Amino acid sequence: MIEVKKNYHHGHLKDQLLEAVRQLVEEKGPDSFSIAEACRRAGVSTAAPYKHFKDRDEILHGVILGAMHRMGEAMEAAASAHPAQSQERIVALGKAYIDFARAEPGMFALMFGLTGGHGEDPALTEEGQAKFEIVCRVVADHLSLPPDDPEVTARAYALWCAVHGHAFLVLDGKADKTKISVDEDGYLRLVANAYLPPVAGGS
Amino acid sequence: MIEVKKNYHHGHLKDQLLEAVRQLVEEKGPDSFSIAEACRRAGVSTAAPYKHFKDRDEILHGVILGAMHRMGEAMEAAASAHPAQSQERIVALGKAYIDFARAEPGMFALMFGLTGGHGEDPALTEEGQAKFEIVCRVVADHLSLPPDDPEVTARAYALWCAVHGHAFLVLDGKADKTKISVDEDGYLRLVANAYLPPVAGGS
DNA sequence: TGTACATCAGTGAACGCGCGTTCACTGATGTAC
DNA sequence: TGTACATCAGTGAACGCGCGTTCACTGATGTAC
Repeated sequence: MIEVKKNYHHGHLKDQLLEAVRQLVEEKGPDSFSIAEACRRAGVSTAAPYKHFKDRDEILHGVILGAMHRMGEAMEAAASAHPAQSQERIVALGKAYIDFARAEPGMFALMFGLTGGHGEDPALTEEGQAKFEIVCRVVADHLSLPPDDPEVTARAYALWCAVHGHAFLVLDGKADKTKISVDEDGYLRLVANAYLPPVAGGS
Repeated sequence: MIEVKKNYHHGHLKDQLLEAVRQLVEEKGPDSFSIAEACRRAGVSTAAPYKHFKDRDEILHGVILGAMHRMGEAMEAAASAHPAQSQERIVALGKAYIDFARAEPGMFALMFGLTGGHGEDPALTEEGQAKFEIVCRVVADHLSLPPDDPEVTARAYALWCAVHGHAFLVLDGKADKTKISVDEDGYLRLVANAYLPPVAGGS
């Protein structure tokens, strides 16, 4: 929860505003939050944000950027928790992605939901690319190839798609509605096996 | 383009309204269209829709349902254009899905973008399920197994995710931005091969 | 250490905007006799 | 075939709403002397 400010000078308004928006995105959905409400929640007038941000979009970008950072950290953590070339590492990486989507479905939708909410901010593009590079690095490790080898990027891309698609179907509830109650671990192993068969000598 | 009505009684307002909304979704994006504007475009007062629909949501559902139909038809057509158990059939099915997403990115986002725009309309859920069943049928054909065999649903699901994920990344422009200029046909064949290796005796 | 002042982060009132929805209405259509 | 009337699909004006953004302002902070 957000602590309501007591002083005239708020102190951490910028951060608290981003956090308030993040919360609202989750509570009201990526369609129905408003900056005005975030202000109320931060205990501040609706004019206050403009001391820190150019406009609504700039706030939104900040929030999305934060989410991308969190996601990246989760992915890095998952990758480094397992030995290179192990199937578990691949599975854990995918699981980190999906777990993030489950933990922050609103933000996930904002990041990838095609709502155009983020437009063409180059900082966001770069951040997104960095996520893909994490996957590439792991795959390169797995195959003992350089990260920019086409074989690596092709498989990394396939992996990303598999996990990305699953994340969307899960959040949409499609995965439930289609009566296929998906065994997620099983699915991830299937994917890992399909695109990155166990390496001789690997775990 | 929409023909503006001339008579007091419009005649096909219901259809024209749905079509106008569909157009606006593509033009303005799934976030920024409005029923009011659709009315203007259909040459009708903003009160007119309420003679045909309960509220904004019901209109939206109608539009989404239409898109799902179109998508289903494209998938059916693709599947029946190629012999069973052929890799081309799998690839064509995926391509139909992605082509739809490319042709109607706004509607695709609305259908799957997690914006909660469609809520819990059972008709939509059912339509969505029907799409999955198309995939299942094709996969069942491919493996010569009954459509509800767990092996079938698992692979159909994996296929769906692979294609769904790719569609999203393409529409997001992520596929371009990540410098991996994906060879789509190559990707689809990779997927088909991974999950549904060529059948002995199949083409 | 105390005072003057520039800077900065907040206020709160106001703005215009477009939206979805309602209401009492009216013009056209089609059916019964 | 002609007329009376119920039904239906439109009108257009009005509503309240919440939003993003602006403006002149003011209270607190920190720095220079």
